Amino acid sequence: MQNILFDFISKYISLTEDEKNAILSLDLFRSIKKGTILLKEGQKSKDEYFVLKGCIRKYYLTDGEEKTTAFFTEMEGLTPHCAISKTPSEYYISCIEDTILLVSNSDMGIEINSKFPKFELMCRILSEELLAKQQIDFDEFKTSSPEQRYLNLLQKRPDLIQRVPQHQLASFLGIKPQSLSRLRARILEKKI
Amino acid sequence: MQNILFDFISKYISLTEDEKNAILSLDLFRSIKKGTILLKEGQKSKDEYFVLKGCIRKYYLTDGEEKTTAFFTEMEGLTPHCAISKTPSEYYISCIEDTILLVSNSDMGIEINSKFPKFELMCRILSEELLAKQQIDFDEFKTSSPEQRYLNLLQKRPDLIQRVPQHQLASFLGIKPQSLSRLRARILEKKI
DNA sequence: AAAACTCGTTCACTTAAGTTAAGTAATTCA
DNA sequence: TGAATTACTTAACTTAAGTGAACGAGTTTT
Repeated sequence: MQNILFDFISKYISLTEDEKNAILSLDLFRSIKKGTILLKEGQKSKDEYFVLKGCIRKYYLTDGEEKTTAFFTEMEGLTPHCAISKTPSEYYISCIEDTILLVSNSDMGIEINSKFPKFELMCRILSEELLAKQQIDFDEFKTSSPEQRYLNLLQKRPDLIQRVPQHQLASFLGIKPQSLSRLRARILEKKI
Repeated sequence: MQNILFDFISKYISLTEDEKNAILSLDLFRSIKKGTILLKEGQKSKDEYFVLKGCIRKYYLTDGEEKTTAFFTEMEGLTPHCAISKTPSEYYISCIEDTILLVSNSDMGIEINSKFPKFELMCRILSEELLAKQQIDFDEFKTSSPEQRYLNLLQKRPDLIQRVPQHQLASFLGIKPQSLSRLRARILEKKI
């Protein structure tokens, strides 16, 4: 598991053995059971998550209805808004599979960044990359129809469609579960 | 104009006179005329933009149709995807008003970041903040209807609705100009 | 000044998503 | 194992967005 992490980091910066040990000594690895809720609406948490294996899901609960807006799988990180703004969380985060996470918090972030300035660099690059990727995703979402979004997802993240419940996928695509069912039926009909 | 910049920076880090002079010596300020295209599809530019005054717009051109996905106004920055990924740009950026910009490029970024490590910190904080904000925006977009999005924009960015042409606003809201017209008429009718 | 163009709106029509309800399959739980 | 719950699909109906066309107001071009 540790190797997976260091392989990932090595894409951005090179670490000495000392630095690797410093990271390991922080003891960030967590095994989480499917269904566990990591963050609830209203909570003030400083925790940040990085998925090594499994899948976590971000969702809002409005009028008793869950609205899933994001999934994070292998090698994807999530810094909840509440950890940055220090306000209560507006959303929930839960594990939809048994998951292995890195859980760090902003205080540790500050500590390790001041000890190892390299980290600051990696964090900047990572969040700039993520920001750019996110903007592309947002652009694609805005400029396409639900059907196009589904077909696009089928191309880019076929795994998600397999591992995630349909009703959670639906709100991720910005539609209702019934519409997703219908849309899938429509696509199948076209193919025949 | 310089004071506006330093006031903004002072929210994140404190600068010495030397550092301020180093920034000014880079000569980043640009006055751009309304209608100027800063970046075209297919171009490989390393330029990044920060709006001091005015408004710039990001849009895709598909099948001869412009699809506007973002506006950037005072104190908002845009690092085009092509500047990070070093691939040709998929979109256009143009000024929709006479605009004063800071234009920097990634090479300068590397130079200044290595001279002043403080900058690395500010850039990380800025892009993390922006990422979190962007995620909230994306979530809101996903979980709301075109009408709700319009009403939401009316609350949060009433200036945009004034300063931006309707047909550009429409694609920003993920709909066609005709639908925006109809939607506005519908809202007015409800109020009466 | 007339012609051409752009922009916003409206209309009629088509298509697809939202809503409500019902039914079936699959999973969880007692 | 049987009951309860949850997940997914289908259907009928409603509502809203997409489409193509037309119009007038305001600009720009020639």
